Amino acid sequence: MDALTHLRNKVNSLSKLTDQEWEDFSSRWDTRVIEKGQHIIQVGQTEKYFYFVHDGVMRAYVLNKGVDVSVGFSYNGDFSGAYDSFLDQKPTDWNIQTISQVELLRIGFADLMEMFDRYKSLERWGRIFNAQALIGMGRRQVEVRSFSAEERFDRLFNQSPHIFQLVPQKYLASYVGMTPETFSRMRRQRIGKE
Amino acid sequence: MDALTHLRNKVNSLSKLTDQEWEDFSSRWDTRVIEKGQHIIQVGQTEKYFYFVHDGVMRAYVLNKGVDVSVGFSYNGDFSGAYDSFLDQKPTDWNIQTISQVELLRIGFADLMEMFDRYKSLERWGRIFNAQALIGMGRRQVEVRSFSAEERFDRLFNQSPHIFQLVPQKYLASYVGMTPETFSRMRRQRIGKE
DNA sequence: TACCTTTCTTGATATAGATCAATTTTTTGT
DNA sequence: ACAAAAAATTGATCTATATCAAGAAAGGTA
Repeated sequence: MDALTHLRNKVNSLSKLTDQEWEDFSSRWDTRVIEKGQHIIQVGQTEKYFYFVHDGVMRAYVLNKGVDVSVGFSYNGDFSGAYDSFLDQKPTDWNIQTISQVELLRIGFADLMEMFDRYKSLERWGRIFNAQALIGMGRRQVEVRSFSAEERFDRLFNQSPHIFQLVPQKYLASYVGMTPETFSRMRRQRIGKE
Repeated sequence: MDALTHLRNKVNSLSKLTDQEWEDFSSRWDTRVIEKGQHIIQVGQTEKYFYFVHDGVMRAYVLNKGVDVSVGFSYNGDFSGAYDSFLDQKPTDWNIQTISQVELLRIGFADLMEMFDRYKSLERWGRIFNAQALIGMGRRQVEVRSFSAEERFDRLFNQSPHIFQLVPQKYLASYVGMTPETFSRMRRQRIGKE
């Protein structure tokens, strides 16, 4: 499946676009291939694009007093970008980095706003997309707050085993809120030496 | 200021409604006064309403293995409700409880959906409201993850001193992620005996 | 293939914050 | 205003996880 079809499926799952709307909307997106380890945005920059991850993995993180905290990952079929910066077009507090080679689609701020102005179906897509992201973020907040490190490890391990293949352990450790050492020890207890 | 004017100001700050739109929209909201300590929704129920807090304070929390985790508070001018349940009309994982007597406006699910269908301006309001909530939630996630208990206490203390008057300490403790005992000790260090 | 860099592992030790327990203070209901 | 209940305080411990340190494994590069 090509990237635009992939995108169309994702958008359509939340709000139906007519062929005409889709034609206009889809023409605004560009393809970008980014090598592993590159940043698509860093703290202080203003997010000019909204991204769709067609293939590969990216990581969002913040730096706090030099400590790197992984906040989330995006894979196939996820949208990404520094939302805190995009909506108000002011500098971001986030970094987003590729963890593998990544194939992205991206749309510029002005284009997307024009699409929202022009098509109610897209305004709706935006509303529902944001609502779902919000709900997911709420779940994650509960996750981080109400489980022990061990429980968080197990939940990651049971719910997203594939992620162990895709993302370096130190980032997963930070994501679930523990040190790489603790993560490694817990991993060993479950999997042993393999 | 009456509750509906309060609501109109809040909605207008994100998306302008015409007088006609407002007339239709505002007619769908009901006023409710709820006594302190009541729940407006509890785990397992399906959220039928979207709320606007005109006056008073509410607390959202989850119960995890019997442990009560405060996830957020809503005050004057905030919207509230179990979002995880409302959008998809399925049972919620959250509880929302009044912490003081509260004056609310509420709109039913079908009415709100009809408003989204009918008015693009409201669809836009929904999109931007959700986006802002999402950004706020992201900030909060970083907060909980990258600061020590002491730093979290200080940030709450410096950024929202008013909350100490409004919300019982044990809920604040849970909100910033520590026990009431730890919270009390930190409070003493800053304020002393008063 | 060998070299260099980064990531992961493992052990020893330290510590922030939790837990347990016993008042004291504040709030609530009558 | 008083009794009962709930919340907050304080002290004494305990423990899950962090930190520190050093070696092993994995990955990239020439």
